[in-house]
Amino acid sequence: MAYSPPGQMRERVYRFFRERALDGEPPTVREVQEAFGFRSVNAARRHLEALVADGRLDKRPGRARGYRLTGLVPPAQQVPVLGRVQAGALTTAVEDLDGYVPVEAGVAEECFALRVQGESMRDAGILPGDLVIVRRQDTANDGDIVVALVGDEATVKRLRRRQGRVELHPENPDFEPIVVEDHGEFVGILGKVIEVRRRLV
Amino acid sequence: MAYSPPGQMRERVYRFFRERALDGEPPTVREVQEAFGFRSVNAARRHLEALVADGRLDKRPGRARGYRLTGLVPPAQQVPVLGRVQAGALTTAVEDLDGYVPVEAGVAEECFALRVQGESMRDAGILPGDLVIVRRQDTANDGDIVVALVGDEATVKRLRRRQGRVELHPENPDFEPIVVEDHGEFVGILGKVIEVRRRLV
DNA sequence: TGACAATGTGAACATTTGTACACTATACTG
DNA sequence: CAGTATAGTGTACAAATGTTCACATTGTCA
Repeated sequence: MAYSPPGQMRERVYRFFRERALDGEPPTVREVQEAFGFRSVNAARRHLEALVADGRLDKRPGRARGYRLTGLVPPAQQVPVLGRVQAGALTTAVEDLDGYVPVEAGVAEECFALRVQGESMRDAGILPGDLVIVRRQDTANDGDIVVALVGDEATVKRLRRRQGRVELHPENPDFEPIVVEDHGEFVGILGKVIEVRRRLV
Repeated sequence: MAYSPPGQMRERVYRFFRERALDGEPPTVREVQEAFGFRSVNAARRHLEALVADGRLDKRPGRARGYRLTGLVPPAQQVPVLGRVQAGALTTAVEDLDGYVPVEAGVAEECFALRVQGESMRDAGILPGDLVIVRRQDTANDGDIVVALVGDEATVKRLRRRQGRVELHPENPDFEPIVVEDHGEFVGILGKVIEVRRRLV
């Protein structure tokens, strides 16, 4: 095999190893060898050992498939994406399941995801079509971005507490704040938005 | 070892195996043997083979640590979060790893994540501190949002092709487009932004 | 109770996989 | 341009690990 500039092949080996390890199957020395076409096992092994010495890989000496990624790869959990959210969604069963999205475990407890409709939160960088990850809770602090049920419709707004009143503020001058007292309709907080995601195809 | 009622020990073996596998390290036949105090490797092996026959485990015959969980075709894959991105990031440079984030399986091939700095893409809803998921590729189409290396710095911009020229457009009137010819510096495309994420604590 | 299948023991064997050592080739630096 | 650290080759060995075969033990059920 052609000789590579120092460090360059090491990087490629590391990325190959990481790809495979994140797929759940850390490669063996010989699998690395074959992947890069080394004629000697030792070429692959040298790179792996160097990566261990650099602290970029871990290993259990002697064990088969003993090389590992360093650090913790946080386990992921799936969170349901709800199509529509209707009154009573706090307690009743999931209405309209629209798939799942992965979230880091730990924050996934009591969460659901929701697709954003409308431009009312545009200036907060929340656009139509975005997916918001929501932690279920029925109260929220001033300044939190929440999903609230206004009448029959779930809406994403920033919650403001003003002199004891609760207001739902859009982040777009074209829209008006919703003040709870002004409103005959039921207003309930479904949860707090903890993450915003946008797919760009 | 005491003889167990049929199927009972099998269940315990499965749970043990699953625990270890979810930890990222599926046990070997002998590790199962030791965990349960079998005096023979074969006792452990029988259970594992039976679990495979039941479709509860998978295996690659002959390979070390070849038994795997089935069904758990993980719907999520982990993608590395890179701290700084340097010149040569596509192949040469040593990455500055900053953890992992879960991404829907299927899109995770050849991807990495990057934290956004600066306000230049504000009007596209990409804010400082956001995490962009990037698919590595060295070309992109007109209109794609890309991560490009301008001089020594990685930057997120919208790519425009104008009369054969490549331009990098911000989405914020306070910033100026970068036209490649105007620039003595090296401009290279690292990849295309396929997702934007923002954590709201 | 007796047959039979499932469970467990024991001892090998074959393959996979990590490890070691001696040597050659190339890239980088002063 | 010389020297040295890094990269790669070739070969062999040892430990880890999966596999196989023969036999003993026990639970289950007709």
